[in-house]
Amino acid sequence: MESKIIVSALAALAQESRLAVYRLLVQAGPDGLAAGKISETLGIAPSSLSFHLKELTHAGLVTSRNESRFVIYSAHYEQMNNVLAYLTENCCGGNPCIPVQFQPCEVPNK
Amino acid sequence: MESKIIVSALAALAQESRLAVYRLLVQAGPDGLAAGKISETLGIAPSSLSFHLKELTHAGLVTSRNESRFVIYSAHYEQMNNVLAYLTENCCGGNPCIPVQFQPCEVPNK
DNA sequence: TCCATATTTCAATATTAATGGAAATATGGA
DNA sequence: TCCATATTTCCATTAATATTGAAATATGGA
Repeated sequence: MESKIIVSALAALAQESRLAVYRLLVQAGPDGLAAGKISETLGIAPSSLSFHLKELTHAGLVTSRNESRFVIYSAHYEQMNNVLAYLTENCCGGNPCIPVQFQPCEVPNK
Repeated sequence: MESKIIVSALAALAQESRLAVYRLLVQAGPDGLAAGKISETLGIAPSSLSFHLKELTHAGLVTSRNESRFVIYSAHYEQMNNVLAYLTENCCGGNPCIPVQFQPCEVPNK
């Protein structure tokens, strides 16, 4: 059931706080941001943010890495591309006519 | 609050039945499909489908038109483009570097 | 080691959403 | 007009999600 993970990704973004977090991480790029910095920037309580970051992570939209005492979160573009591909799949009877892509600026289209 | 309508669009898609409906309408293209045909194709009870179609309509993702006794639903691509634009906004500090677009095949990129 | 910082987990509450059957509404054909 | 078809509305039940404070866990510096 591929649709399950797609639904979870869409559900993860379908919430004010998480949408703001995701956009912030898209803007931050591959360097990412520490959880505390996100909490501070967006004014979301740490425990609440932790819950939302887990949702985004489980949906595959963000990844995290440990750096000293910090946990750095960053956007995971591949998953967004999976979502877009799923939405456009079989458009016009199977011939994908609209290449929709979502990539970090640091990795321009080749 | 632009985020409100974006969240509602994402929430509309973040549900198995509605995601299936939306994809079916993307595949159907501008001609669209009657509510009954959607119900039959996807095996969703009419009352349930009506509820979901309303959600998709309120989110701006689909539109409907009356044709005789039928109500024909079709995907409204502009709203999907709004969602994609919102997600990529300010990526890399304000310079949109990734033109992401979602269009019906009948209206190719010019 | 001990403490401050960073983040997550837990628990309780409140809100919102999904479902299908029955009834209501609307349209077109006999 | 009357009936069959097409869709929506209403209702009741069931389930899932968001929130915050307090406690737990983990890491690094003094």
